[in-house]
Amino acid sequence: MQMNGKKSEKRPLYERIYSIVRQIPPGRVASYGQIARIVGGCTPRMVGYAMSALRSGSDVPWQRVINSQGKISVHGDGIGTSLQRQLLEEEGVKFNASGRVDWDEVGWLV
DNA sequence: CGGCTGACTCTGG
DNA sequence: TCCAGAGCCAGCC
Repeated sequence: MQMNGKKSEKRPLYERIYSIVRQIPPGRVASYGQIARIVGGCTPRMVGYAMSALRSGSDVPWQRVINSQGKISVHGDGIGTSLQRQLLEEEGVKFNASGRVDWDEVGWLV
């Protein structure tokens, strides 16, 4: 496979971010900063903006992407937030009383 | 081509 | 531990 090149940079930054999120295994979560670091050359905000452009119906598990605090950010009316938390719990992700998750349990690449 | 929007992170108090 | 302000860039109309 001629995939180990850097042709990824040929794709839009957004699509590149989606590729990273798709690599997140079930029961695991990653932070925006982590994704941005992996993509390289992009800021955590770019990741968040890319997620907002996704919405539901995408092949990207945006639900596994949370902020560095281990919490879920509030989007739009907050409906997506509740959905995200529910989806993560369905995968086995546990939330703290403060609504945070333990990176030691569900941290991706940890 | 110009302007607007947006799901973050960091630091200080 | 919680709150507030500032910095940042790409995509879309």
